[in-house]
Amino acid sequence: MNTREIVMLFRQKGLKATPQRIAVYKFLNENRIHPDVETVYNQVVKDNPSFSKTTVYNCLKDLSASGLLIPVMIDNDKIRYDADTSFHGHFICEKCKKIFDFYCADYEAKGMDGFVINQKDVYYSGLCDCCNTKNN
Amino acid sequence: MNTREIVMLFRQKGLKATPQRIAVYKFLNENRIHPDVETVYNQVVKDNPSFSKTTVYNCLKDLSASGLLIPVMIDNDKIRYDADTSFHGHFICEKCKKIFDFYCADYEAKGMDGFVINQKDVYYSGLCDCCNTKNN
DNA sequence: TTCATTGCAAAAGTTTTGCACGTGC
DNA sequence: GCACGTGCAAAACTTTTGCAATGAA
Repeated sequence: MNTREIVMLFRQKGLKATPQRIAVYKFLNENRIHPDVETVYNQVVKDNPSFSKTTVYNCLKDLSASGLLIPVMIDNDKIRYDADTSFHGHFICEKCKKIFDFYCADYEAKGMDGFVINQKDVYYSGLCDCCNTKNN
Repeated sequence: MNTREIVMLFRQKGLKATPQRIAVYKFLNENRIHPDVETVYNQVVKDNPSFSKTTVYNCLKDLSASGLLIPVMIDNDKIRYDADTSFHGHFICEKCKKIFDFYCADYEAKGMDGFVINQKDVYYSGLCDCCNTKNN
């Protein structure tokens, strides 16, 4: 997705297309690594030394509020973000802390009559195949 | 569950039965409100003024590590705890922040060969029936 | 007695806030 | 031009840590 397409996407969502937001979204969209704020900041600041961490926080929050990013709160100590907004599960390895996407069928929750469900998060945790094989 | 039963349960898990742990577990077991640390502390300290918040943190962590409690990390800004350790989903209302249990079939994860899954959390969010009806 | 647990204070870490300045549209 | 977004510093918050004192087994 190039810059022009991102600008148009932002406009559709009523978001002003600032260089900060574009850089943050582009990084998330091209790097499906579920980065935390620190990681996003460290990456975008390389090419844009004037960017501040507060703004990265703001961008991530605004893009999430507009449905362009999903906050992944699988690891309690920090928020991660995902540009893949389709329904899928997240697995976190307790040892290496890496996050893996997995696919699972969606279905209806029971006993939720009258409830409005805006977001469904499926979080699994354990050991990834790599850490499990090393078994240490 | 009375105190004697809780003491036996702790012994089975290899946990020393301190008054602090007993009070914390009893509160969680009798009040299925998914309380955060602050709420647990405020309650148990009423009957035990000497209890400290650090110890409540320790107790909740130890009881979780032993499988007696499930940490519910649906709201990113604080950890909640649940004494119902059977598989079920959690719904948080974005408006009133209340948490509701719901029952759902297990999500079958695809492409997880070689992974060890220790914990499965299903978190939904939106508006509860009460807040939705008021629609304000 | 012994070693895990407790409690206090201080530290660590992420996220939020206030406000002047800058900028997209 | 105007409203919104940015950036800096400081504040707010939850959670963790270090360590001496206490207490369960």
